[in-house]
Amino acid sequence: MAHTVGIKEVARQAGVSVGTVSNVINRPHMVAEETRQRVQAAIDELGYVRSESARQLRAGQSRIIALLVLDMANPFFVDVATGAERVARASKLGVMLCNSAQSTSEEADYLGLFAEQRVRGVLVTPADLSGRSLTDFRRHGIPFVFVDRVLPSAEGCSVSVDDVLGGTLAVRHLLAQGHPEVAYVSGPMSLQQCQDRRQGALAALAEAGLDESALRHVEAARLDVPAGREAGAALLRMSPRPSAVFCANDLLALGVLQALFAAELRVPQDMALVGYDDIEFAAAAAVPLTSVRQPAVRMGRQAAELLLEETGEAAQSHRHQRIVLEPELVVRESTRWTRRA
Amino acid sequence: MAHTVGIKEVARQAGVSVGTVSNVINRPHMVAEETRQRVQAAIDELGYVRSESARQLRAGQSRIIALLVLDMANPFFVDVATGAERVARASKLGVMLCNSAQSTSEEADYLGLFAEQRVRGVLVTPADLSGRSLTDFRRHGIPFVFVDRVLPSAEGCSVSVDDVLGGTLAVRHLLAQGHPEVAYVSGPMSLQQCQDRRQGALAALAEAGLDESALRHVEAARLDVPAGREAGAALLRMSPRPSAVFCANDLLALGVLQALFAAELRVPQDMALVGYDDIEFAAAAAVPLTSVRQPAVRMGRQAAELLLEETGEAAQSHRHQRIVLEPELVVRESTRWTRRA
DNA sequence: CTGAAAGCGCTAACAT
DNA sequence: ATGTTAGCGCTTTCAG
Repeated sequence: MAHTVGIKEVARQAGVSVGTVSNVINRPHMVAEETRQRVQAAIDELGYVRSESARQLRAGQSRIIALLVLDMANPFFVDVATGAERVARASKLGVMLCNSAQSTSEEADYLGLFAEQRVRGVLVTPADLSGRSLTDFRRHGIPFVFVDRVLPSAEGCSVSVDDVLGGTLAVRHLLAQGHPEVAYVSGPMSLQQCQDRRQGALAALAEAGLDESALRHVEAARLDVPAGREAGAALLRMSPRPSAVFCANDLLALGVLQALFAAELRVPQDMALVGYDDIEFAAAAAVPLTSVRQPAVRMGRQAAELLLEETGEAAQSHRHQRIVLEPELVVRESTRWTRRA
Repeated sequence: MAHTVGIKEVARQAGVSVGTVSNVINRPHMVAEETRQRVQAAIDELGYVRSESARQLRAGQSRIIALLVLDMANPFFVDVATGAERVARASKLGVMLCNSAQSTSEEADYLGLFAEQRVRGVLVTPADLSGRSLTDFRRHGIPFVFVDRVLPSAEGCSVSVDDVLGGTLAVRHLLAQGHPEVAYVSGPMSLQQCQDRRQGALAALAEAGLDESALRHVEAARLDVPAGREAGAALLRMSPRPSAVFCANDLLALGVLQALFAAELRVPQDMALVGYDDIEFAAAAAVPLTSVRQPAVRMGRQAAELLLEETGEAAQSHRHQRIVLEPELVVRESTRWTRRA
């Protein structure tokens, strides 16, 4: 690699001082037009690019915000990332997108990396429910916003979706179709949202005068398609076989769908299916999936806005808040069938 | 934010010099055990975290590699990212994942950002075919590897998949099923791979003694599901309606599938469909999709390895290479039907 | 084995 | 309007 050209060389080439070059870059209006042009010419000729690291070192913080998600293979998080990135780039900030893959150690690693980078702030969907890694992280004084999780304490902002409501919408719909009971295919119950969605399901059951025993439970090891296939197999082994299933996310539902197809069962006639997230592929599934839609892009956007507010000029006037958005049920073929009693 | 604790404070607290603290961090073996412990204690107590920016400033380059993809919403690229990330993290490097969204200006912006960050190297699937933004970027002397594209010049490495072969596999299969002609749903023809896949399709036609006129052409504006829906509608307006369709990627195929379903056509009886990429959702589609599988994770891995080789210790022994991987046809329901002449 | 000091490239006072 | 200069926090000679 050729020698890196710095501000100093540009200054010499243009016959000015380094301070002037800096001014041309950061406060162009404060410098005489003629000088500005000369400096700009030198910059172009030498191919000068300012060093972010030097800049950061002086500033004490970087121009990057980090986004740490649970699963990049889940389109839901891609949407969240899209929303966040849009906001960040509008403020000339870069986004470092990372995937903890639901591993607490990966999460801790990344958090450590962010601290070393002195990132401006981090948007995170924590994998570590104990809050251990986050508690450690808080020491560094780097602001963070929880995404898709409610922050338990008052130490920061969070943007989430009402998962209890989502569960209720799903199961209420299923019961309205005439199903006498429902199975819940959960992800790991260590995930708050899996608990909440179950909670919501129970609430819907209660509305219908049913108790907890009307909710069969299958817990998948992960929130992805293969785990869904396994859950589907488990569903098929149940007796009596459930006629309606609510899945903790669409990936799981897609997996269940595959298992049902492999067993030559029809959806929704033999089994009605509701997913969660309403990812793009839900509508493209073997049987278009009824799903609980989450305002993912909006969540990413709001989270980033909250973070910028906390790290920006008006930081002092910032009040931590917990924003809770509402999900919405999107009915499609996978439940469109009225069961006869 | 509390005052940032630096190496200096740690040194004072431990009663040693800054140089010693640095040694404890970077070359622990070179320091007396007793001293090491004392310093470590100070580090823990003060919650010291080393500043990457200061470190980089000295080193002249960062510990981050950038990955710039065309479309984060495409699971194919998520797989590529997974492969690359795995390699990077094994070498204690961070990955900055960015999405050019097929926009040349976004791409140029990101490339500029990478240059400022002095990233260790970049893996890129270029959106700008003219090579303009990359030519500009090359000045900075930052190594890069093309992913899913062949690098035209000998200025760097590339890892790609043989798209011509992929197109041939797809269309050869369709012809073998008895279809007398084939439609090709392309993405933007400005994309090399869309051209190559078409090329491959033509080759398969030629094998069967057919010429270019046997390939109907629909060009979608983007490589995503909505564009596929539009392409599907275009297919339906054709007369005679094609009986076999090869799509430039799975997202497009999924969109076409939706359009066919909306029109109550059956796949493969009324129209056979082949996709490309074999994303996870291809198998979960309304009709499981025959698709050309790309070794995406492997591509990401190899690209990262090439980059590390070029930026690592053995940099001098590095020879630029163009690795071309082979795709593979995965046959599923969407073409599983023998047409009678 | 440990300490002292130079400087990486930049910005922001301050001085002219 | 422009020049000079002091660090930001760290690594790395070079002495001791």
